[in-house]
Amino acid sequence: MKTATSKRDEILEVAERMIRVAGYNGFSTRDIADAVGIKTSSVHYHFPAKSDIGIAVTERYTKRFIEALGDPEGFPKKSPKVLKTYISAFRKALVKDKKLCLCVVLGAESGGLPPEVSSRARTFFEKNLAWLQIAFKATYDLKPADSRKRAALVLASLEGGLVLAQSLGDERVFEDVANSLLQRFQ
Amino acid sequence: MKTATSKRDEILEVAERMIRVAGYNGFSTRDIADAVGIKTSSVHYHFPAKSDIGIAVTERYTKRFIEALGDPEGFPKKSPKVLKTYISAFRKALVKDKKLCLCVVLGAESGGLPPEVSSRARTFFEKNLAWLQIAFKATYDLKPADSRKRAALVLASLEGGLVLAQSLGDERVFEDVANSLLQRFQ
DNA sequence: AGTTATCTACCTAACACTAGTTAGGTTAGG
DNA sequence: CCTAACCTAACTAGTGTTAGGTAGATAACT
Repeated sequence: MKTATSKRDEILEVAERMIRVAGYNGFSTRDIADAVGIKTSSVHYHFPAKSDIGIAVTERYTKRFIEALGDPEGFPKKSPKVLKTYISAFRKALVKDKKLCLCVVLGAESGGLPPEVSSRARTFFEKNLAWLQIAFKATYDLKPADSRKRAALVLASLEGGLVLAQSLGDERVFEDVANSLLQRFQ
Repeated sequence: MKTATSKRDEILEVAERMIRVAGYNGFSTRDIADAVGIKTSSVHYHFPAKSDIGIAVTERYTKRFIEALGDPEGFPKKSPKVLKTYISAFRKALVKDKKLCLCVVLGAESGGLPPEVSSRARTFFEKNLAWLQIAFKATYDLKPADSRKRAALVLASLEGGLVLAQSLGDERVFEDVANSLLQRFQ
């Protein structure tokens, strides 16, 4: 299960986990060093500053997330398959990883982040909105303005649904949100 | 505009603002002391520990928020007035305060909070879901399960909408979310 | 081939600074 | 004179970051 590649990758793995649990200001380079089994100075060998870790983690997360979604235009027309696929990506975060989306966490504390990090979180949202917009336009033949609005609702409610479900300690809240979405846009 | 009451209240005011910008781990007692114009030891005179500030801020915020919503059963039947009122409470946070909801911020970093603080954030969500459920049941005559699902979608999407809009630096994203909600549940 | 240099990935040790917190002192108002 | 609300001053434990060192691999030169 644990494919220990390079120490550099381990740092990113551990950092992502920690940010998704406690936020960017909720962990230290010492925490990472301990978890990875090296010294803080070695962490700084791979990443000169803490913000460089934040940048790398967020870019990696975004790339993975978008790639896992696949082609937004490759879904069956007039079918809820798009939405189900997209919802599953968020469900994975909550149910499998037992964590939030990295970028809601960063987005929520964005005023306390190095600008280079908060801008990377913004990019995550931009790319997700773009993906959804294209996907909705392609499978439901919506006007651009409508697919934009629908994209905003879907992304916002899933991100919010994660926070809610995790804070309440009840995954069913997320499923309620997901079902509401599916009911409205079948 | 600035109604300076007690120093204790000023601390809470400033702390709320700071948490809503940078998160609980994004400010220090020193930051608060400087902003209020006293020394850190005086902050600790009013609040023994930082977590006590977090508790007081969250409880105060929750009380204010719920009270401002008013009676969930006092809305005109079959009218979008309930939803509009609820949306406005969140719009105020974003547009007037230029900040997020205190409790999305806390919810997002809940793994990095003192448990006494994260539990208070959870209470905020519980009370909001309860308010919405009662309101929807009363004004739309929904089954309990349906008003529960609708409440989850509304709260989740508005909290998420705030995070999105603020991260993207575009209030229209929030309005897109709000309009999508109003369109679906008129 | 054997020596020498360079590079990688770690280390020890320290830095200056900030964190939250506490003990004990001062001062002003009732 | 008591109490509330502040203060000075300090403490310990962490924060991110840096300088400089070392063992081992790789490459280069003679």
